[in-house]
Amino acid sequence: MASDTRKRFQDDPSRVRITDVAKLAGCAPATISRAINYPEKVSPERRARIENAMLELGYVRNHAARALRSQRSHMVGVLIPTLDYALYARLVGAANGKFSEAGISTLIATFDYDLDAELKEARLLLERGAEALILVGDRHRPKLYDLLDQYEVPFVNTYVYNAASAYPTVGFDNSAAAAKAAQHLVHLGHKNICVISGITKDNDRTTRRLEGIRAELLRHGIELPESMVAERPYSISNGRRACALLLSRGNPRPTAIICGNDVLALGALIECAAKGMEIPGDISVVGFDNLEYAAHSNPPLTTVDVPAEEMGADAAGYILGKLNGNEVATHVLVEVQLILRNSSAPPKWPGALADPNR
Amino acid sequence: MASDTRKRFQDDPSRVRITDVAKLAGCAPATISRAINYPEKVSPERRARIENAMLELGYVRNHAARALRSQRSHMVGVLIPTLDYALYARLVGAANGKFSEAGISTLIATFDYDLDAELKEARLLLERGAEALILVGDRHRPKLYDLLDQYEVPFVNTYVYNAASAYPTVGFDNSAAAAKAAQHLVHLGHKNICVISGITKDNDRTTRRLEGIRAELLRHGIELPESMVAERPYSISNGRRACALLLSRGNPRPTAIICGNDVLALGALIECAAKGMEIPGDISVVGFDNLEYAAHSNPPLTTVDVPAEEMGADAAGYILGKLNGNEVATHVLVEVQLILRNSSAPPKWPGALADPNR
DNA sequence: CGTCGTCGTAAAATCGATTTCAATGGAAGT
DNA sequence: ACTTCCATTGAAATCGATTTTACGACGACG
Repeated sequence: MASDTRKRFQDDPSRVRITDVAKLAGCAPATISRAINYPEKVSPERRARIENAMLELGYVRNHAARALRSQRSHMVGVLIPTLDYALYARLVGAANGKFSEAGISTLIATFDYDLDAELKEARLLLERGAEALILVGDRHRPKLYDLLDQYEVPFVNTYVYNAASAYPTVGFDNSAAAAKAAQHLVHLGHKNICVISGITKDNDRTTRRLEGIRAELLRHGIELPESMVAERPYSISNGRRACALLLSRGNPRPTAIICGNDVLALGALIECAAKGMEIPGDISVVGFDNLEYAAHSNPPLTTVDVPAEEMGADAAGYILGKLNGNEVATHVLVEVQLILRNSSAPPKWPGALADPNR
Repeated sequence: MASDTRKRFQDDPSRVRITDVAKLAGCAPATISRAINYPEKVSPERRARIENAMLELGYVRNHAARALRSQRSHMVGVLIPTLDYALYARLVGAANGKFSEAGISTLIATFDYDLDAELKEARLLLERGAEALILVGDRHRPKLYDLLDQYEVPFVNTYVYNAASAYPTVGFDNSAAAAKAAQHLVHLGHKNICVISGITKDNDRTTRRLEGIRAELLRHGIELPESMVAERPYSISNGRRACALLLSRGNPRPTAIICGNDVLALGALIECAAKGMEIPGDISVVGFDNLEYAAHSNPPLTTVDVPAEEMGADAAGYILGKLNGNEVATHVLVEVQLILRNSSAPPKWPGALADPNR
């Protein structure tokens, strides 16, 4: 029943240990360790000899032993909904870049927008030795917060900014950002507005954006009925279908669509064009995220720019600061900007403003 | 000079160790370990007691200790050029998904298309305890191969398929795939074809694709001059600019453009449209990768579908097999498909076929 | 000239879970 | 009734680098 006959990295008899290096360099293991970790504490000649020995043997430190003894894993965990969405991937990329510079490796985990899965993955990450965690959003299972508190693991919620929160945040005010988009349309004169939102279940970002839109419209005396909101997973096709649905539902037909992100917005753009509608003449469309192609769509998309890299880098900066025991700001605000392009304009028929009785 | 006063995860006096659980459950640490790792070897009643104790104390295993003693880190490294490109991100996502199911965590590292950086990151990954590596492409520094050989670390090159290679591959034949696109255009009647390629330096995939195109054209008696090839980093703007350049350079003007990927192709599409050219009437454009928006561009883009998730999952499958000591196929071929859409058609003026003398 | 401090190094303790080995008790078989 | 075997558990050894403690040599200073 030969099962695991393969030689493993560490099983390998040729695996070089610190004692082997010590023997070759003619000194004690402790000295090797010092030479690596505190080079200035070892005399230059000896250091040179040690370096040669390490090179010659191809020594690779055993991380497990190091982590066990020093109680530092030099790894942090990044826990995101999915890697399939460009902004999350870029956030991870940026954070990883900063960590890498600091000699820290990135453990990644995804939970596909399922908060229970998030909790499980977080536990695993911690077990694996993650010294800190980067999370997305601020809605997590209470048990996750408990766990983090219990072990005093530094962590930061990204994609949100909430100075009032007891937990650190790096991001922006989703409600206000979405409100900005809504306000833009209202200022242009739109009254009949519909929304294609991302799925709001278990997702504080989409939830707040929708709330922000609703509140802003209400502030201008416009009510957003449930029937004028469609929640869809992010995809161009979903954007198209939702757009078609909302257009058919609206009476009179909406003059503007606010989309939860650019993917949905692109779908809406395509659907409207396919229906022979003019954008922005017949209908205005605004997106969210400012993905690369938003600038190149037809027409170019008015959208809210979300600096994902900046959030990733700032989040990493926060974590690094915490790990080094530095004072760091608990809440970091990144700037989101409404990018005005040609997919939004005043409604062509102001007559549409006066909606009958409904 | 208070420097590092913060309590760390493991420093925490409240940190629960296996002995604490053992005490509470009234048994030896060894039994706890068994209850976790070989539940069937512990009597049900005791197991229940132990589980309660663990829950009550909030026990989290110390991975470093476990890894040190068992010589298994339960982590694998994924080393990709960048997370900014959707296909790589999706590949990682898919691989991570499979690993996660198998109780394995994913360490991620990027090298931004710099092979020296790749070597360094690989070393780091190994040092951190990665039991195996997923790589992209088969062009790596010889030292990287040496390292992998020396320690017999399982690894797999993705995005390439080469049954003749001594090293495992999961992917497809880049040369043949790109040739397919070229052939498609030739069959449509195009003779005057130009190429917007990704950067080929240090990149076997782009290099082979370009070679494949060149060879295929030559096979049909068409030579591809250097001046009709532009190498650019992937971005829509670069696609636009390169397209403008090649169009101005070609004499007569090219009737088709092959792009290294869909991002460049989208740029080309936009540039051509901006110039008032009809697609595919005046010019055909084909892309590579089949990103989501390729199906929704105007016109929809003819492109080569690359199943990134499948490669990620297959690569993970290979690694898992290796780690478990199973027999696994050394080379896995994934299917790439030329997706015919509306950005390619026969050239409008067959007259353009006969090119003067040049 | 002796003592103290410093520097560089070595020896040994340590981190915490796993694994090996041994011991116990009870069931099954002779 | 006695041996054998199996299942369950505990005690102790172990993984390999880091960290603590100790020590010898050397220079400075009183």
